Amino acid sequence: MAESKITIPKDISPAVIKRLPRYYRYLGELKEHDVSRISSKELSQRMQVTASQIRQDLNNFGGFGQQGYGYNVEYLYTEIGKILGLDKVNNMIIVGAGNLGQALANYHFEPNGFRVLGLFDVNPRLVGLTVRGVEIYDIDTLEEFIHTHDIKIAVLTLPKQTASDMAKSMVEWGIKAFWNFAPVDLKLPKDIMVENVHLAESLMTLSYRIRSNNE
Amino acid sequence: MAESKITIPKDISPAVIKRLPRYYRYLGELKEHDVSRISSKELSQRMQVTASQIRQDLNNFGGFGQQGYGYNVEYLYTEIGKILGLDKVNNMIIVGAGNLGQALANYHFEPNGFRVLGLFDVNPRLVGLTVRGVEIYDIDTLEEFIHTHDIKIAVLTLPKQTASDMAKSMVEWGIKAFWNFAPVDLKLPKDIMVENVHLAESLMTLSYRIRSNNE
DNA sequence: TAGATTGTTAATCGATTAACAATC
DNA sequence: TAGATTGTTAATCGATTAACAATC
Repeated sequence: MAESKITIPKDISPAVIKRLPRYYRYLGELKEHDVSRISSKELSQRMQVTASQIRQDLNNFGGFGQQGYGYNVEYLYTEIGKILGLDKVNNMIIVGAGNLGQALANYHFEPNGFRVLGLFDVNPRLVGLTVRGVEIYDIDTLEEFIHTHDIKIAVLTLPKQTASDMAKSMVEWGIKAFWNFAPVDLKLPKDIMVENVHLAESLMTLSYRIRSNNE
Repeated sequence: MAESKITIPKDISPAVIKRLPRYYRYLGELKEHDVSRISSKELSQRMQVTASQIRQDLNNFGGFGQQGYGYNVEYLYTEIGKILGLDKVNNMIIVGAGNLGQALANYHFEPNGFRVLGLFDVNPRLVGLTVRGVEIYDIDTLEEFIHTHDIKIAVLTLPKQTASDMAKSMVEWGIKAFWNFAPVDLKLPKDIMVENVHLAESLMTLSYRIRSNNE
């Protein structure tokens, strides 16, 4: 069984990265059901992917398995957690305290390695309220908050009209990564990371499939 | 310029389908800025994709352009809207009226061809409340509601413990498509459509990139 | 007509799957 | 040791990009 120090290779394909959280989820479930070992073949059947793909994916990061045995569930779960960076806590803020921003504030993100330190909004009626113990602040205090708390990650739940400009400012104030829910493609320096959640587009692909199924 | 009757080919790759809503969004913005024509080359620069990909993608559905001219923005926008099925309104329900369910009920989905007819929850404190004019009903009335309103599409915003079983029942009651926000892979008959929005997994891929960037 | 740009075929690239030697 | 299953190389498949003849 390999050493537990993780070094993340620089050239992993996006397709592989997107699959890691799903492996992590299945391994977590196996762990909860007290399954201690699993072969790529059995996992492949549960996850409806090929065993080959599982082995290829995991071997991007190291040999976590053992010939003739398979994978130790607990160990593999922990290692993938490290690869995903879930072992360290990242502080983040939510910018835009509308329905979606508040719903996200209610999410339980600590197991994913994230902690929400504050919500921000322009609406004076929202300022001062508390969501799951997290306060909603005036957006005018955002720059200072980012500096004093050294925030690097922001959830962007602003309307599309304001999202782009605010994101640009936030980059100047030190934000390095956005979880973006606004239906725009943020144009930011290449070293800034953006993960988009475009809900309307997701729903449209469902619409497409419903439509094409009924032809 | 081709006929406006759309027939949707059966074998479009998922990669193409996922890009269609983004084309639709960009064309909508061009339309708002009163741009009446655009070439694949100029659109490719705005969208940061290759012109070749745009032409390949669109030609899966028909020849929407004109040599030497490019594409008519208004026309292409309308046609992609039809391909995506946005020209017809689909009734849907939201099952699970927690924070996320309510946030989604507040969304303005009509332009995407969807109308929310009701929310459903087990929590008696929520039942009877109204979100954006849509009532929250007791989940015990779900089966009858699906039948009387002939609902085919459901947004699933239940906790992961109850989501799978409820989805199975809903299929028996006539639901054909799920927009699933629960962190589970629904195991349903192959003719049932599922579009997953796995928020935690999305955030984990951002975490991965933050982590691997700081090595 | 000449210039521009599509639609489409061919070439390349990347990702998935199959196969099997290595090894626990 | 024999059996099982990994790690990894090779083969296949699919998706993207390039190129260009067709044509508005």
